[in-house]
Amino acid sequence: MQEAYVAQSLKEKHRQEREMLILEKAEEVFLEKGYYDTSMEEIAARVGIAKGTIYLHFARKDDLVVAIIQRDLEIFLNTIDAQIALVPTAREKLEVFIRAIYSGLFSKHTYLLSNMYNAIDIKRMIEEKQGCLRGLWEGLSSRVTYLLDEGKEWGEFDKQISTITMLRAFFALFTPRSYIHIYKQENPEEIVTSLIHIYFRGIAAPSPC
Amino acid sequence: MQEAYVAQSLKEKHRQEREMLILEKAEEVFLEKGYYDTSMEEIAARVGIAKGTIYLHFARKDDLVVAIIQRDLEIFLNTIDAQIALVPTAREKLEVFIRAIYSGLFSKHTYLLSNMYNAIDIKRMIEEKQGCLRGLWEGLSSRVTYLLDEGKEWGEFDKQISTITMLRAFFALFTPRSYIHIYKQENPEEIVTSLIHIYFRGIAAPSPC
Amino acid sequence: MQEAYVAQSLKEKHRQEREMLILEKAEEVFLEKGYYDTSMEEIAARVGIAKGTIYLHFARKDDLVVAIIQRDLEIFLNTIDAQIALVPTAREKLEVFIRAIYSGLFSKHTYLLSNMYNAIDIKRMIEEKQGCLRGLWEGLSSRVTYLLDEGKEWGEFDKQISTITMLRAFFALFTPRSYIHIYKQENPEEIVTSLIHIYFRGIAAPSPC
Amino acid sequence: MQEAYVAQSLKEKHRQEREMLILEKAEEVFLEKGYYDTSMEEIAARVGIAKGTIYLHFARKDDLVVAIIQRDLEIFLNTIDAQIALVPTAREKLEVFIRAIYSGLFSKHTYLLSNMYNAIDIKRMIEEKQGCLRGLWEGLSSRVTYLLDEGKEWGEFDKQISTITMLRAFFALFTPRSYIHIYKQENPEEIVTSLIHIYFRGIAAPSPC
DNA sequence: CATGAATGAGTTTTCATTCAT
DNA sequence: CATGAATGAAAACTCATTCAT
Repeated sequence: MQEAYVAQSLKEKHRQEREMLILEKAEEVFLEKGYYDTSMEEIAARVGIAKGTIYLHFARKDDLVVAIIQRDLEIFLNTIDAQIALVPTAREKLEVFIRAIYSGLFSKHTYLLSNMYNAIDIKRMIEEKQGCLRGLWEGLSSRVTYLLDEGKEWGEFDKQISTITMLRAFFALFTPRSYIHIYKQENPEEIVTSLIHIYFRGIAAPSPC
Repeated sequence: MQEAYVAQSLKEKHRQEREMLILEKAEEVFLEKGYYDTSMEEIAARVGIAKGTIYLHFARKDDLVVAIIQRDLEIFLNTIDAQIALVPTAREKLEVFIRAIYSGLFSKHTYLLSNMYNAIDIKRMIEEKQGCLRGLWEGLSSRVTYLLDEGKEWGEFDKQISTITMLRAFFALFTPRSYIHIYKQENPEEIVTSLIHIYFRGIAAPSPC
Repeated sequence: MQEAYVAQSLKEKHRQEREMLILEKAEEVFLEKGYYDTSMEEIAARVGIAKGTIYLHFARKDDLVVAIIQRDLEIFLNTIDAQIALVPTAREKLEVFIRAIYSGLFSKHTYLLSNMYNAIDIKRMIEEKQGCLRGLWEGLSSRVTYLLDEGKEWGEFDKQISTITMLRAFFALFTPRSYIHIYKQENPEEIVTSLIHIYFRGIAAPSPC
Repeated sequence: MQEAYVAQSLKEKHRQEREMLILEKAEEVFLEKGYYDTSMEEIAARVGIAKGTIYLHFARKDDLVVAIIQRDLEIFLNTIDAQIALVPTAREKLEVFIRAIYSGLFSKHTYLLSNMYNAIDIKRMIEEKQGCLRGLWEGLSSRVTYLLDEGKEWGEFDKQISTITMLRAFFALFTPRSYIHIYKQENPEEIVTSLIHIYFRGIAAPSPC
């Protein structure tokens, strides 16, 4: 029994590892070539498995995309929460948030995320399957919304500006998009800092004078 | 001879009209269905010509996209210049600029523009052919850059923030993207006004006090 | 105008010829290999055209089958009517009918017809599309029904046996099926004659004595 | 040793039971979905075993079909012999035979049998493997042949008609086929009776007058 | 010039069969 | 023995592009 249980667990672990590997490589190719120019064949080749094997994990090509986005969002949310806890003010928390979007591991993930989500073709596709993603998207915006409200409360942000507008400006400014390639040529750190600066000035509470 | 010239000219005119019609309809379908789900067949059908005829004007499907973007940018630039001339300050000019992006005839064009340009698949495609677009893009950003610099000069904008950063924030905030669908459900006018508000506060020159 | 009309007509004629050729060859391959083991590729190869060209005429593989059956039935019905007109009695007419099923051109067609119609897989497929075939099937059975009734009237067939039963026995006996391969090894003519003999004795009006 | 033998025997028994179960379920699915639309996966699922296990019993998918037909024929022959023994005349025996084909347990089996055997795709498959079936088919026809000859001897059937012809008519009339669905809507019993009536009149010895 | 029939490479997806565990 | 993950061949179908008419 114990043995069987372990075996099961091992198999399941192997299965999940493989699944992650597929997502990993699929994301890679999607990033390089885009959704339509990526063939299941190529993904399989990159993973080093047969085409059919992918279908054991993901029934359709679009399921792959959804799964990738889902995973990226989950990873992002999990990490961001830990990081946010380490700084005190709403403003600082949002700053951490923004830098997380751009930096480290996430720049790749968020890049795909937003690029694919922005692609009109993909968008339609995702909208159909959005059931499973909606929750995660909301997890994202609710966090930002909460922080913006908190900032207002504490007098950091302007109460005159509606939170929803701030939220929109937030995502508009801090979703890496097509212009990202410009970034690569310069110091991204610096650029992000500048954008953060502008954003917080834009929503700052009016100075007392 | 003269006659022949006129005939030639007429033909040429007809040719250009048809070309415009193709672009018109192609843009329409691309907007509705996305690049990959749009077939040359359907474009031809909407124009009311044969598939092959499109190829007399545009050698490949992607050339169509490039031509559309090119045309949209040209139209946009021409119109924007006229509109900008009507208001005095840099800030007002930029505001006109921004509203032009979102409103009226252009909302459709810029929507396509940015959506397609954001689509990772399309982006690669365009990058290859960007030669012909680079000029127009620069026309766009040079205008904004100029206005930003002018605003700095006149003490409207903060000289501490580099113009390039302001430019980036400008395009980040004012490129309609996937979240546009949210817009449709509310008052877009209002949203744009809010974003403008935030932006100009973000880059405003520090108050004297 | 006249010219254009002729051109149109020529093209249409060419189109129909090609369509017939496809049906011809498709039927051939279906007969040889069966529905599932026949690839569009092979049909195309036999016709000497590209795979895609078939799809210009028939949107799906099953449409091909339906079209074949349709054509075969039409040809059969047209020919049978002419032949039936030449003999006087109901019994003779039915005999002509039966021989037509087995002989000459039709043996091939009816063979496919019944074989495919009998195949459980194909049957399901056809049932879905049967709209277009039902009329033809009824054309077939109504003719036989009519002749059987006429034969009863004239005292050739037994009025005690319901026409529907006679009809059923008719199609049971005279639909070439799997055992046809036995036929090939002997004299089919003779066998058909024997079956006809049995059938008509089976449904004959009781002798007066 | 003895023990080992018993164990072996038990295992063997278990093995055979499982084999029968596979055949049972496979027949079920084949009947429902047809050969090509039935996957090994589904058969396995219905049996409650793994896909691979089927292959321990049957090397290929088509072997399954052959085995099913084989089993059905064997069952049929065994049962029919017992039933035939209970009635005296050749005609009555044949009638029992015919009703057995249509009724009770066998309707299902013979339905599959004939449907699959009629399916042109399947036919080819079976022809290749017919070695193992030929014997059983002959068991079937030899019984009918024997009864037909006996009937002739006893003056029940017409000696003018060759036995082989009678045999053919027999199988033609009494093999349930595609039109079986008509049967379901009416009283099958009655229809069979009518067909039997026609058949025996068709091959009856001429009345003395 | 305009047409649209023809092409055929390329894609997703399925599933019988194998074989390491 | 039993399993079921992995394989990869095969097939239907699409559509940008070409080119004879």
